[in-house]
Amino acid sequence: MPDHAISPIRSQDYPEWYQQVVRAADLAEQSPVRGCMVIKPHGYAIWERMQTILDRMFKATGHQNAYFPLFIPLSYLEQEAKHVEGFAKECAVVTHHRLELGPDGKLIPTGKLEEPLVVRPTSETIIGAMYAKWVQSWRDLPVLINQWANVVRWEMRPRLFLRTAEFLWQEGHTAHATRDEAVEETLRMLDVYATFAERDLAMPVLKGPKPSGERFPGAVDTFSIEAMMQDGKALQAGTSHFLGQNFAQAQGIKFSNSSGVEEFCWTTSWGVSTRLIGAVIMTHSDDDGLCLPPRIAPTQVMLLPIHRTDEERTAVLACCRQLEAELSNARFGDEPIRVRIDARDMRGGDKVWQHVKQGVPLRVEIGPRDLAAGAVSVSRRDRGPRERAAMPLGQFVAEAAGLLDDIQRGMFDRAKAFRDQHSVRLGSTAEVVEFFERPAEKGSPVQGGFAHVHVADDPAVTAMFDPLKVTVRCIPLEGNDDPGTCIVTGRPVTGRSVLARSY
RNA sequence: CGGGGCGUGGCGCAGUUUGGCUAGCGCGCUUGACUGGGGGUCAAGAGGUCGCAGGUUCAAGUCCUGUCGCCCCGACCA
Repeated sequence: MPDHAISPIRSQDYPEWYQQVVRAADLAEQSPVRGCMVIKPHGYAIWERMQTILDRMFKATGHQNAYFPLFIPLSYLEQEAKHVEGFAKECAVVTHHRLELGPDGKLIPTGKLEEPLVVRPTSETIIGAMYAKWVQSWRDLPVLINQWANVVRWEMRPRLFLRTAEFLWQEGHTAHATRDEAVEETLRMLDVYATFAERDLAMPVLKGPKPSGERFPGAVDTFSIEAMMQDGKALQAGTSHFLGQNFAQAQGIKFSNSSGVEEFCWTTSWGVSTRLIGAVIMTHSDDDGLCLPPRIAPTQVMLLPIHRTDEERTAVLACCRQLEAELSNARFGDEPIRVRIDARDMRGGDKVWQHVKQGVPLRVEIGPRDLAAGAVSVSRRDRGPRERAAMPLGQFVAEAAGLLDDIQRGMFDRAKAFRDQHSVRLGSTAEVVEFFERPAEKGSPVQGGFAHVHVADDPAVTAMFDPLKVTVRCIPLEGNDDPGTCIVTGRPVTGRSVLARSY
């Protein structure tokens, strides 16, 4: 057998490695529908974990869930001028509402709609239209609503989880009485995303505003969290937009303030998507496949019974069930430990490797020898696939949560160290060119990384780095009290921006 | 949408240049035996009409036209 479960390995062909990891872990696959993927049970279970945690965080910050239509009248998208520019293309449009049987047995669309309906690429306009009706008084504010939904963006080059024509996400939409309150909300949700990414996904992120060229169409300010993938590229993992009064003015979201004077609301929107699954894959997985942070792993401990005879099977399974019960009573991250017994009748080696490739944090083998010794054999996903440590059964139960915590921390630390190792501070355009053009070192998929550089928010900067396919990802909010002069325009800037290639 | 490549059992491929009998191979799958903390061994099976549509021909996986989809590069990516 090859040295690694995944072929090619990361350093050979990173994009192909990614696809093979997705496949080996049985997360998703292409559907017969152009650009649309099928999220398979294991992939969906990961999304459900993300939903559960995020939903709890949204509720804790005062938000409620609601649901708005999939279809948006074409005229709604025309309301906000900048929004129109950004969304004019890449939308799916419904023009008919009926199918009739043609003479050749084919179905023909008929019943042309008076106004075409656009399948939502995002919901600012339809939600804003409702907010305009709901908000009348300052007493109606703030409106704090989140929607879990699917959206469609007719992307030309889809990639599983990273960019598909249809994807799942959540979109929060809020309306406030004051600018400060809306800005505060924008940053609060950015923090929620950053906390979720770092604590639950074990994925270090930089958070900060995007340059004007990368803003959401119609936004006054767009903030993002940016993570570094194992090939050194940046992935925008979440965005939070301060929309100012742009949408409120376009859609008439108005209220009477406490002095009886009519004012426009200040609105925000923020979202993360199933793209986060792609982010987790590219942050943590190795040449043996998926590696899941315990907090989002659908199964944290997989029990693997080993037996030959029926008597052994009975005894081993009984032990597994008891262990399952005891572990389920233990807690990790405020929840019962998620444990499963894999009692399928198949070859042991295949079974073990399947769980390696699926990223299960802890594998526990229990056989007659362990039974006799009152022990279990424990393997960690963050160690070599063949490593096993014997441990007294009682000790394992007591320490399981600690082991999961250790894996979770270790994954974050490793990802952070990787990002730091591939982050540099540069002081000239020549240095930037050299950094991004330097070929990858042997055995590494990394070309470039994050360059922290003084640049102004200016088209000249964009043009300068365009040939390198490098863009300004964001201007980090934290640890960035470092004024200087733009290396392209010579203008003074208050801090460094992060330059990187991105997904 | 522009340039390039590709579509043959579940997966990976050969066959297409020079059309010709029942379309092959590896892996996987099923069954049995041997095994048994091993991505095991051996044997016997099942499974495809060659992306789709049309055309040329006595004959098409193989030639022609169209179309759909996938991959890479570019543009796009809220």
